[in-house]
Amino acid sequence: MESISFNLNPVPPYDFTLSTGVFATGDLQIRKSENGRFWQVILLGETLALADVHSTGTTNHPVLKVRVTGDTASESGYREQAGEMIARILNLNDYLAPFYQSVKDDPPLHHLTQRLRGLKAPSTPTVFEALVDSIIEQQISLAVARTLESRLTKMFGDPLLVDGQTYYAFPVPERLASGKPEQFRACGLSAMKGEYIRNTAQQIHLGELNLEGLRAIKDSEEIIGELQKLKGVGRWTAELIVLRGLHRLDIIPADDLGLRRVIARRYEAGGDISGQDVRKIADRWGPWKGLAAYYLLVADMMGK
DNA sequence: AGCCAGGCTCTCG
DNA sequence: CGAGAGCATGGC
Repeated sequence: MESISFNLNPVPPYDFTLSTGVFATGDLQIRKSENGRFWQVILLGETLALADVHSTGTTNHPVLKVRVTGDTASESGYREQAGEMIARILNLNDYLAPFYQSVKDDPPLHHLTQRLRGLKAPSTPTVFEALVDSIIEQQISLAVARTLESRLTKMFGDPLLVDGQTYYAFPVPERLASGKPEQFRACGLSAMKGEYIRNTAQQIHLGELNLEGLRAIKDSEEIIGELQKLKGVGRWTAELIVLRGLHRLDIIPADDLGLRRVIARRYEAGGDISGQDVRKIADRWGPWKGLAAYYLLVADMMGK
């Protein structure tokens, strides 16, 4: 096993600890943010590698030190490929300034952009991963969903051994395509969710479905329409896939229970609001709806 | 002990 | 068609 090290320079402002700490909270064999370090398994070409990242800079002058460990790490072009993958997962090249500027006259969000300055939303490496995660997260609490996702990854994902520690990559479609119903059930998924996932994985494996190809479609709404044709994918799920898998920040999952709660609290002085109400309020955030939603949800998660 | 949790499909009437 | 039942597990 070989290692290479290099630096990445995110577009400022970027708060590494805040940004990774928000989402990398689960199983330490899969993905973790801990003591200023973030790591996860990445797939580069055909081989797995462990990316280990920490910050040596500041929010205004961010510098990341990256160490990548994998079988072919010394090959030419590897470093660039790894750097691009990490930049894409953490969305290091996002410009936050235009978003901050555009919500200056919206008191709740303006306040949050100051408190959470440098927060960038993460992406999944593949659209497929966003799809699987989003299906799992339907209806059940996030705490339960995390557990089920981690079980699924350990059951179907390829292991990677680094420094005596085993890590797991997110399962490729081919492995999930051949999953048996009882294996999905053993992860705690409902029979139906297991079948949605297996069915989609199989379509991808057989070349009947090309989720990565959706990146070429400009209009986010059109992509949502395409995704909703899949069994098990409704409006909410399609919106989450587009946000997390394709990083389309102009989309807001308006029917999301958590989002309705936060927006009710911060914009309507509490009470119950509908997805319709959320869409009406979110209109003012224009192309930044998705990022606005992310800031609201993160603020809520962090308890203030 | 229930009841609910960032939905969706299937089944009835 | 629209409404309603059923699903899964973990936390409260």
